[in-house]
Amino acid sequence: MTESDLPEQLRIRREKRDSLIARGVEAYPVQVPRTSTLKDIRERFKDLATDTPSGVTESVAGRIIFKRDTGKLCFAMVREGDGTELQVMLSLDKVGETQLEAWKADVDIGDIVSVTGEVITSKRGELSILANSYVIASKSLRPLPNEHNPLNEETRVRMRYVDLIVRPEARETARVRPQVLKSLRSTFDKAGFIEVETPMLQVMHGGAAARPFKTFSNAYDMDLFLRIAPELFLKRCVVGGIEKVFEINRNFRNEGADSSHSPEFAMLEMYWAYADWQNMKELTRELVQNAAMAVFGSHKVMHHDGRESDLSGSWREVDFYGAISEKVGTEVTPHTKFEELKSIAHNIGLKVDPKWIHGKLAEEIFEFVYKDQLNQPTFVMGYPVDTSPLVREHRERKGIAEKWDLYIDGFELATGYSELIDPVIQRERLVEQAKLGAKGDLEAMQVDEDFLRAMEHGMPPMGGVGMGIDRLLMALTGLGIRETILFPLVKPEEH
RNA sequence: GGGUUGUUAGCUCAGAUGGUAGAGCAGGUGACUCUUAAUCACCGGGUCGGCGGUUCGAUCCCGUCACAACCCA
Repeated sequence: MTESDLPEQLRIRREKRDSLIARGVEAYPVQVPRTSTLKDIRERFKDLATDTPSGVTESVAGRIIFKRDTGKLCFAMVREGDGTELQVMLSLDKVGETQLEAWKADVDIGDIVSVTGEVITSKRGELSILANSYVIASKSLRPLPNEHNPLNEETRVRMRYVDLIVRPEARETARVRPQVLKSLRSTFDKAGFIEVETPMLQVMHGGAAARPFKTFSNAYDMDLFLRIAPELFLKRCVVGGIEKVFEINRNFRNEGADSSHSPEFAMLEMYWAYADWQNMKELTRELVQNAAMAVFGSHKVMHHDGRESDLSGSWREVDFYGAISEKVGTEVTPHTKFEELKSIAHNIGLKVDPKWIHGKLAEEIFEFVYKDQLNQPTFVMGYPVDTSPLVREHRERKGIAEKWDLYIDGFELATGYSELIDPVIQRERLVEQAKLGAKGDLEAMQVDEDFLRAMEHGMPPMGGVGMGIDRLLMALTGLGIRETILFPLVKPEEH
């Protein structure tokens, strides 16, 4: 695109840049004066009375988000990255006619500037820098969107850099995420857990029921998978004696994307030798509550829409088969005949996929009848064993796994287990998975011989948990998944 | 994968039995030494998502493609 083809506002800004450079004024200097942050000045001078000079001179830098040029006294609002704003004023008698006219002609909303002058308050009481001089720190060639109409959701996602400039919630969310991660790591550290990093590129895919992304290694001349879960490697760590281990990292699942699913997502997994599903339940609650406390100073978190979510205290527990039985009005167990289960599904209006096995059907019935009751934090206890190939069977209840799912706000936040540690049963389960895979189940796991070899060396009894980090952010903030991820995957725009 | 809806100025959005499109903010010129969605005057800015078709004429009707949102599987 040639310069003359550009939209008017883009062309004019390019011309301003050219003009600056032609006059020997740097539009993109290597450094500009900055002696104080805006935030620091706001704190230091918060008590300065209206229409008062402070006698203190500082240099500040920020992006212009508001500009008002009048005849001999110009105003602008500058904003720094955390959203702190401060007014700058340029008066004819301080900067002189040449600088004032240059300010009016060269500087636009969106430009980053450095302003040096005395900290004062205006006649209207606005804390300000009364400029002695200014320099452009970076000339912006594109106008900012107007501040008074929110960007549409797609533009926010595609141009997150603009979203971060103009929308307070975007800035907050970007800063809440690291606070949460820091809190999780701190809770783990206090409990004696060790953080590890395990392979993202895997020869076998396993550890979860999901379709993987496939890729290819030139050096090894072989297919590789982007991991769908770190589970099998973290369990190898426990075999090796890292008794309390966790990993926070990205998983990749080649599946549909919607408001609560992203093809790449951050996952926390933790394994704890000699613990069981009940211990993992308590640890999980502690992790979530500590994160809420770290971010909001309370176990009751306030969402942007004003809704309060109460994560305090101990959380409700619901028995999986008990909940189904109560809702459908007849006792349902892992031993309920498959045909009877199907007719229950039919009666409640659930369409049954012929590929579903007994446990899968029970899970679908559960979601169908109980999902709207899972807004308050709830552990759903005792899932079917036949859908959980890496989990051990309940110590007393046959057909049920020592597995819970944690629901908050109606979505699944985490899942925890007493892990299967018998290598012979594990091999049977993986062989069964591989058969499903051979029959065309794209989500089935493969038989990971090295993982089985690790188990055959003796894996201690242990509990494990997987928790979606993006979903934890959702639970804490009430936002959709695409808001909690800075740069969610989007298809490229056409040009 | 199927269905529905959407795509118009830099941004947010209107709009028209089919007859070359408007607003607010933003932008340009001028006025203003206390503005803070300032005010006043004047002015510019659009391949109405892409490509085909119907038509004297399409941004509007039809088809198709791209992207997006919602619903269903």
